[in-house]
Amino acid sequence: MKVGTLAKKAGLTVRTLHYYEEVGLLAPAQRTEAGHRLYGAAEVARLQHVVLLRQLGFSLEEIRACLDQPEASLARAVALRLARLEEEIALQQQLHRRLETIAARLRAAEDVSIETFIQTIKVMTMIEKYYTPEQLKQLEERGRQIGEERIREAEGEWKDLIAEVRAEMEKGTDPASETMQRLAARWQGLIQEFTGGDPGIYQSLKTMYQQEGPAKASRGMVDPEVTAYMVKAMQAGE
Amino acid sequence: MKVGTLAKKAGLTVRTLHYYEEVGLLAPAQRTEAGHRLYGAAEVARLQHVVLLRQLGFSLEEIRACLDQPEASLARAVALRLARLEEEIALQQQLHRRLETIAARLRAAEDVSIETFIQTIKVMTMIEKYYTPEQLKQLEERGRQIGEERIREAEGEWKDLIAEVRAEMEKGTDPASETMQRLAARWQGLIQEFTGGDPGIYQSLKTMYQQEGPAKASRGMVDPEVTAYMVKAMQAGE
DNA sequence: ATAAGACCTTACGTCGCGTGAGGATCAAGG
DNA sequence: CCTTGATCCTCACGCGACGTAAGGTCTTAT
Repeated sequence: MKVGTLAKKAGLTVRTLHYYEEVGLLAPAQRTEAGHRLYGAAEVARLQHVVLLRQLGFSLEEIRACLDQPEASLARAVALRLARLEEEIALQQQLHRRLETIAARLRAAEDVSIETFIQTIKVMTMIEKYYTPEQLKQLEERGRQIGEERIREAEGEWKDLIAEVRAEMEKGTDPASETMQRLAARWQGLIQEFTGGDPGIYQSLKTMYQQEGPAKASRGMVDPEVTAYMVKAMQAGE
Repeated sequence: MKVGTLAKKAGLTVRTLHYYEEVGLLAPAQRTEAGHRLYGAAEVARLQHVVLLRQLGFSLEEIRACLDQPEASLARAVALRLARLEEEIALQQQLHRRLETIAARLRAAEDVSIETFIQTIKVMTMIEKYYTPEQLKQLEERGRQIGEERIREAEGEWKDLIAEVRAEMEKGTDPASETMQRLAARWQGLIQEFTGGDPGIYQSLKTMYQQEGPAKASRGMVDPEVTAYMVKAMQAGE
């Protein structure tokens, strides 16, 4: 059997068969005097094995090792490949979460310049530093449950709330006053809605605000003064 | 700022920065008379963008296009990347299912030669031809619920059952006889356990047996004669 | 006999750099 | 001022698994 025939049978190209010979994976049984490659039944079988192993994502090198020493632990090779694949999948899924979040934020933002885009990515990497992968999954799940619309609405509520708090702060209102306690309750309600009541997520959120500062952590929505003032109000309420 | 400094700041190597200049992605603002690269604030910013976009899995070419025409639809680029990623993930997960199945079969088989291994893979590709991806997921899920032990047990039951049916066939027992009806009931019970009662899976299974023939479809456990005899018994029972 | 098709070897391109080789330049100490 | 070590430069090959010519030889059908 000549190369072209074998190539068609195996669904490969002639070049591929040439290459397999080049790397010592599959040599023809013999050659004609003109140098044309001739393959026998054994080669057909071996090629079939190669194709199947390739479909499982093994490298040509690994396949060669596998086929050349039949006593080599196939089970080990499969386990190894499986482990590698699982790592890859985990990476891909992390990337998927990032891209989804970014896409959602892009849909939400009115300004889609490169700057906001880059800003979004920076925020995401910051967030990924403070939440564990499981927490991120949970947050994603909660985001879906709540819906994009409610998220936008909540962002509006935050804006209003912060503005009101700042007004009280500038008026010099006592943090322990009833007005401030009502605002503090709304504040904690919004946080509660975000965390879904999960104490771990609440903790991570707090750590992020402490480490990065309120301005960065809130993406510019709130500044240190207002935050400090609100913390006082919440402490007074305890 | 010189290359080494910039490289350290960005967490890249000097070679990478050289390469980025080579492909027209990031050129230094100027050079010293000795030819040393000098980068300014604008280049630092651009490099930051490049790094971030790389983390999202964009190719250098795509990044260049993105950065060189700021009005280019970032949202579209993200959507495109997301779609590509989802395809990749789907492929990886298919591969993952295959490898898991193979690993399980390898654990179950006493003979772990290349031949059984290859045989397993062939069977898997055949199976994937007849079941939809959702059905495969369902089957995987059922396999986990049932447990490997019960699966091995069931395989033993199949062997016994087939032997008994063959014995009756060779004795010339009437397919409509009560003996055969009891065997048919056991037969259908085992199938039922496998399909989990899903009619779609049952249909796919039937199609596979019709198209591939009983010997191939059952991995050599049953032959056409026994199958035909059993079909008669089941028809007689209706 | 001739034309079309199959075959041969050689070799460069892909992508994102890593890893040298061999030499020029720079900053700091003796 | 000279040396030394760090940093810089360009050039170029390497990777993995082939694709894609280019330019020539062989086989097969008419």
